[in-house]
Amino acid sequence: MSASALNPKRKPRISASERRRQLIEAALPLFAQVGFRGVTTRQLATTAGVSEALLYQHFPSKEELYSAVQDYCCQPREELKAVLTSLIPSTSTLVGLLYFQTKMVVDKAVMGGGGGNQIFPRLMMHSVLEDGEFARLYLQRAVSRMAATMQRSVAAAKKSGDIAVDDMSDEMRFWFCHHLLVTVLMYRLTPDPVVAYPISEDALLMQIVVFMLRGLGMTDAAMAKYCNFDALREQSQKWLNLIRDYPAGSEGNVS
Amino acid sequence: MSASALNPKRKPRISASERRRQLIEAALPLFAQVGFRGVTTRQLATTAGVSEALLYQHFPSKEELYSAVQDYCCQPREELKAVLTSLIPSTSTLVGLLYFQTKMVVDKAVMGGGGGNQIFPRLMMHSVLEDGEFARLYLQRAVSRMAATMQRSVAAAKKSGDIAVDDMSDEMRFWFCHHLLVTVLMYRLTPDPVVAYPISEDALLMQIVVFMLRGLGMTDAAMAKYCNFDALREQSQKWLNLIRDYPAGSEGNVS
DNA sequence: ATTATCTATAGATCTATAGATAATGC
DNA sequence: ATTATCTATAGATCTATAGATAATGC
Repeated sequence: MSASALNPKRKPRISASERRRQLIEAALPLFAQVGFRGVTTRQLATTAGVSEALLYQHFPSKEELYSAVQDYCCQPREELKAVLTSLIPSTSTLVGLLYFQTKMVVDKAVMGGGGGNQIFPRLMMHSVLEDGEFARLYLQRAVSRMAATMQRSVAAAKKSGDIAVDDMSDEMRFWFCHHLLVTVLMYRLTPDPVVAYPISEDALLMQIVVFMLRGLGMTDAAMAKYCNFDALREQSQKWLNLIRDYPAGSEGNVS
Repeated sequence: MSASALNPKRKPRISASERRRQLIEAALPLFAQVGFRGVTTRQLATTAGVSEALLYQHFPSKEELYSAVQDYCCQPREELKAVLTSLIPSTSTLVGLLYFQTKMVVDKAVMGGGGGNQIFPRLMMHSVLEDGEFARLYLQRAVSRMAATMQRSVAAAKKSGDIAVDDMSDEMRFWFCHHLLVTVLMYRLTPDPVVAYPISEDALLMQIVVFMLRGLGMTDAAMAKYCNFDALREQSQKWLNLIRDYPAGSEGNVS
């Protein structure tokens, strides 16, 4: 047993930067759940296991803590980069990426949130209802690399004739797919989903992918060739493992 | 000059039901803007031009007022029904409806909000961040008729061969189009848009429609035939006028 | 000596109510 | 006589700080 367990008055004393990070990580799910105004400084302190006074030692105000939390969430995710840069732009990659993203959404496993509690999308929505500052920054930091990778694959698919139409920029194509997924995610954020789809989650996943590929202008022939959902599921799982096993390197840069 | 203008202490006295409606309508934009916790009862009272005490005469608590506001927003809109029921299911109607909805979104003129302040989508988002109760109800009441009409037109388009694929229910097709539009709307709710699209609003409108039609499985031939954007713009404006000129009949049923 | 932490509390709101007053309708 | 409305305020939070105390590192 540790000293603090024997003497309940003895509180763990840690360095300022470590405590700061701890406060941010404790605050993150609270702000995500109920927004800035929904949490009290008391709750923030209690959840972090410290006094309110200590909170104000590290952040001059509740708003500053909120900003710090948002900042913290905008750190680019290296593990995703590792997977994304290893991909060769192609029709197959395009289908794989869309499947992967859709699966993450349907499984409510959007990365970085810390396990199914949907922290990132919730923070995004709160931001959109405020000034959108965080939403813009987050899309730039966390989504832009995914966007670039997908756009390269769309270009490759066009070159190989798998996408036959060319009346839309690759960037817009990415956004339309992204937008569709955002609402699917959003509508499933509540205890009861906002929309009760008349199909299974598996069918939902597949139909979203089909709809997106058609929207992108993929030919029927290419879809028949690349929409092998068994293979897609397998590859998707492989990527997930790669991301999960990524060496959890430099995670200490809380500014 | 009225008596109340001469004597500033003399307040206008109106019937309970009228006052109740007035309080709800005053509260609506406030709750939409900053959510339940973002408004104080003082603000609610001041905005409505009454004392806080009077507020509590009509609603036992702030939460009850919030619920009443949400209820009020769920009244089905008769003027939309009038237009929708007059439409004959067809490929042309399908394209027209999608164009119309997309135009409303791009123009930030989503109906029922009272002029560009985006009240409904904001209430929806707040609800999704809470329990989603209102979001579900609103979709049922306000969107389901649009959904049904669109689904009938999708069925007609399939019958006439303009939509060649049949691997997706008409309901899911509607939802995917809807979802895409929801995010476009959401990302443009902030003072600065969340995503800065690299194209004009007009091009955005057209490309969204094209993406949705392709996603639905519309043939290239049908798209060439029905995607006449000049004609679509004109028809869309005609519908808008119909809705605007709809006799503002029974608008008194605040429960 | 310095740094991390706490207890206690000030001061500002915020929700909700008690009790008084003025207008309306019969 | 009834109904609509207000002023004033209680009681509960909520943010933030002052000032004290205990642990750490030199």
